[in-house]
Amino acid sequence: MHRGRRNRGRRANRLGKRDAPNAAAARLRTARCGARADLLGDAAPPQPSGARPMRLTRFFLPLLKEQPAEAQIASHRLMLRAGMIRQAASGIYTWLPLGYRVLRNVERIVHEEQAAMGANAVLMPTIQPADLWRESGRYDAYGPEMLRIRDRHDRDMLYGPTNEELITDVFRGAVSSYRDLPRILYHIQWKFRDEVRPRFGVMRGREFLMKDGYSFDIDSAAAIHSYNRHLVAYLRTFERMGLKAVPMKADTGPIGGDHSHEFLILADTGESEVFLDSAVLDLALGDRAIDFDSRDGLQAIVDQWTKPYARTDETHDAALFESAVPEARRTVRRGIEVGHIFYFGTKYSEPLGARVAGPDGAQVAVEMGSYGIGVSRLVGAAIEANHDDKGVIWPEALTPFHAGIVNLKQGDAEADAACQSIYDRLTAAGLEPLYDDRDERAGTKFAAMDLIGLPWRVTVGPRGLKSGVVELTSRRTGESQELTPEAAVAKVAAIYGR
RNA sequence: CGGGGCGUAGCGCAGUCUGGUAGCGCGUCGGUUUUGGGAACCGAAAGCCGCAGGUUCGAAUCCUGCCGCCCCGACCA
Repeated sequence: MHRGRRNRGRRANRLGKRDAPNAAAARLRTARCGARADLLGDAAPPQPSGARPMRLTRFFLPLLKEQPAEAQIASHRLMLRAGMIRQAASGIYTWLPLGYRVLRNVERIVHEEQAAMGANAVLMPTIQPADLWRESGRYDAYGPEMLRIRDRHDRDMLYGPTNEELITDVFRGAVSSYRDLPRILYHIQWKFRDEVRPRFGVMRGREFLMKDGYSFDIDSAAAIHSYNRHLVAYLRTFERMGLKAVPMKADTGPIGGDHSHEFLILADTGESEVFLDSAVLDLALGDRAIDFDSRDGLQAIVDQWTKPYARTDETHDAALFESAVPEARRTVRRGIEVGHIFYFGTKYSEPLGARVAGPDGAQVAVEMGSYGIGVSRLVGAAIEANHDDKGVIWPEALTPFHAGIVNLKQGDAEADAACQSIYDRLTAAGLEPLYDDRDERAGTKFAAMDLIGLPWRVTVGPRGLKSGVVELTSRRTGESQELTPEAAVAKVAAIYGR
């Protein structure tokens, strides 16, 4: 636990440094986010910087003071209490504004890292024709987890639990030569699996948002390079989110080989027991430059991360664990699976006839892999790994707002003006503050901020303003410092590399 | 799918055993006093008591059926 905390702190620093020189990318991200918020009709007017600040008096944030009866684990409880989600049916949720902002952050980071690794974003439909699944043989194999639908013409349809068939269909119709390889296609789309017993809120819902990607290569060596691209891209993705996700050897089933890994975030409420060499927890990519086109370079990183023992109970080998890991580093914890990568060869390309002509003119089935990230699940997992008894503690990369501004005396001319000024300056810096401008007591505002977990809070009151200072408080450590309003803004901007 | 539990105001719950027309706390609204960590007092609004049928003079309460939600297990991730 203590180690985890320290690591998170160090990682936040590293990421801050890495982001700083990357101002162009940061602006691009902000701009894209802003443009999208416009379409989605957020209340605040667009700012020149593209940032979307918010006043609490205009924000739909239904907080619950009491514990919802149906929620058992911290993330589910806190997501309901913090007004992030609301259940529509068992395992199906509406994402309210606060939760939706976090979900969008997760999505954004996934998109950016997929692009950096060379994947192409697409968007496949949620509803799929059953015939495609009959072709792969999975229509009958999938069982009652698959939601089957019939349209008005009595055609069998289904709400997709995954997309291998569709993507292979797209691919086989468009690609016929080895010259068109490799390709990596992915999308982020809602899936539905009719779980017998949904639970733990978005951690195990029936409807869930998932990034699933598919690689197409001419031979096994090329396919393993694609696999390695994903493994490293996933390391970057989770690290950027401020999360410690460990790749663990996964079961490859009948296909065999070493090329399947699950990424697990360590948390006491995790669904799997995990066994690992604590050395893997000290690894970090940091701001290392990565050439995704270098086979040897990627393989070296993959080796470094997959060499230490790390397995779930499914693949755990007690004898090997004891012989390979020094006793002091043997760690047994629980983990939440947030990613899964899999090289499966010609399992789908063969039956679906996805073939290309090789250099020698012979038709060969393409070598494929599939790669998933549980986008909506990550929101819950991030909370499981980052909360205390007062509420959520967002990593900077995922937080729905960069900082909260608490006006301790709403209506006081000086306090109001100081808050407005801080709000404007943070916004001008490209950040998105949440200003609690409600006419509420201090305690109520503090409790709300603690619950929703913004990592930084600027507290403004007449008492401090008399001596020209406001208070900047870290949600994670609880440490406060008194600064001039200008210095507080500068400090928050620096934390976010702005 | 097997076992268990629960549906009563926005949230958390009592009332059901023993039938007599609905209550508490929080929240909400109005007022007064407060105001640097979920304030105090006064007043108010808000319920097809999950749905349908039955028994009864009378049903939140008893009976039958259905629906929904939660927990344990199996499953899945």
